[in-house]
Amino acid sequence: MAELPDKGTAFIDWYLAVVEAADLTDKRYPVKGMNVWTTYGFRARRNLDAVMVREIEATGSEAVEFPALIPANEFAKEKEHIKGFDNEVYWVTKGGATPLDVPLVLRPTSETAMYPVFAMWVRSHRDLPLNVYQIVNTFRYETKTTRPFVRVREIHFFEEHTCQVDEDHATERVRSNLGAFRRMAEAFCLPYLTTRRPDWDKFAGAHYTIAFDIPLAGARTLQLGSVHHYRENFSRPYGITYEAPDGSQRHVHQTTFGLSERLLGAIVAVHGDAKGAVFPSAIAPYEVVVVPILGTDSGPGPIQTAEAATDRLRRAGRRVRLDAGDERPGAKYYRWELHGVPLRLEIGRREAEGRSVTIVDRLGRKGTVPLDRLETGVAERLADFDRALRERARTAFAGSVTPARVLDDLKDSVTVRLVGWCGSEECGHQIETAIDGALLGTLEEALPNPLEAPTRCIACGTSDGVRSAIAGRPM
RNA sequence: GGGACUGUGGGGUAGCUUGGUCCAUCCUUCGGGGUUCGGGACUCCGAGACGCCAGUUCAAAUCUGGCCAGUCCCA
Repeated sequence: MAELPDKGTAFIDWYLAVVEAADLTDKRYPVKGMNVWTTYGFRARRNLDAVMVREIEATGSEAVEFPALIPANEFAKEKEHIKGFDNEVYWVTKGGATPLDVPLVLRPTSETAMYPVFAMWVRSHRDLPLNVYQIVNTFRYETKTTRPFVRVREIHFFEEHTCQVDEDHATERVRSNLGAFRRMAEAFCLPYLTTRRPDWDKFAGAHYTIAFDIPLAGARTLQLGSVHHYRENFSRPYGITYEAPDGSQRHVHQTTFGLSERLLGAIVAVHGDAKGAVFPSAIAPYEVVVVPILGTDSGPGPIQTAEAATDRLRRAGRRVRLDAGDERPGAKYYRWELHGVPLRLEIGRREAEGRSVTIVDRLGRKGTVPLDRLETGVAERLADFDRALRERARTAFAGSVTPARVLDDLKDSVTVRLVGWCGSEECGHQIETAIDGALLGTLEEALPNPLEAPTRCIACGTSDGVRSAIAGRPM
């Protein structure tokens, strides 16, 4: 089997090799930016969705699903929004051979599909808050190079849309979303940055945008998702109003929360190593792979013990794969490491006779669990694996964000930088020019590894109103 | 949006400059047999490709044009 490219020096090549060799996607589908979800990749995606659903529903959101096609006139109602997406939407202009009177947009996101309907759903303050989400595919005509999971044209998209009685309640919803994402990221074992985007980089139509990013090697950053506060920017053009207790008609304040399969790309990018993918247990297509070690003289013990162990773990709700194929154990070890399975159970004659299994995690830590407490032993090992993975990611994160004091410092950044910023657009652009990237925004939540807060703007030197900001080079 | 380059079995490749020696090379993969099996086994047999459509030519993987797909650079 071929060696993987080096993650440190050829990151993109490494990433592409891993997602392909680990059978997460088939990118041979002949349309740019549209890849096939393989059985293994689909398992990971389903687990990812399950975490998102669990956490968002815990905050009082309910699932809905809106159609994929949006009439052009509805799409065009909010001026900034249409401007932001005009160049990257797919149009449906014919039904069969008949040109459509009103062309249809294939949703790039669903504000303009949902909000005309929200206007009908929301009548009274008693209908609020309206918190709904959907997980659907959206389409954006990306012109840049597409990459599996990270930049695609057909996006597996999670989007929550809410209507609140006023600005403060919408702000609260934004906070709630930040909390939900924090709990999701805990399951993904991913440390991340939370920043408020500069005005020139906020979502099309938003009052403000808070985004989650992860730092990668070479000052690169990858956006994982975002939360937007829309104020009344959409409720006015779409006429989403309610009758308040005092009898007045008011516009709702809206928020959205968006995530995508890019999270899967981030998980591969952050946790993966020289041996391939590494999945946190919540996402892993299989949490455990059982490898019986068979020999001519081993008798039926190993295979029977392995089958029994697999069966017991399944009954305990674990995702388990028994690999009883006719290969040498070493070949199986390499394959399942490449596929990122957290735990491997080895069961040979020694284990079958000793009533215990050898258990090795994806970080290479080896141990033994007695068969009579297999279920709890595996559960403990998985929790311990997640802890270690989280710790490893946090250490890498700490080395990927460093402070910079002067503009010149930014030029040859090999990490994402923490800088002081006075908030002016002019200084912001100077920072972006200096790092040859972007000012992601001001820190909205503390870094996982707190750094000393800057006291002066890195561009103009003022100490008035200086905030901690993050600069990097978005992928 | 502008420019450059690339396309050969499932994956990676040789061949293309100078058309013929190519019913296309090698590695890997896949199917079957046998010996194996505690970190990528060996062996035997078999399967599988010139992106698509035109054109030039006695002859096209090789030259020309269009299309499709991909990569990179610049805005």
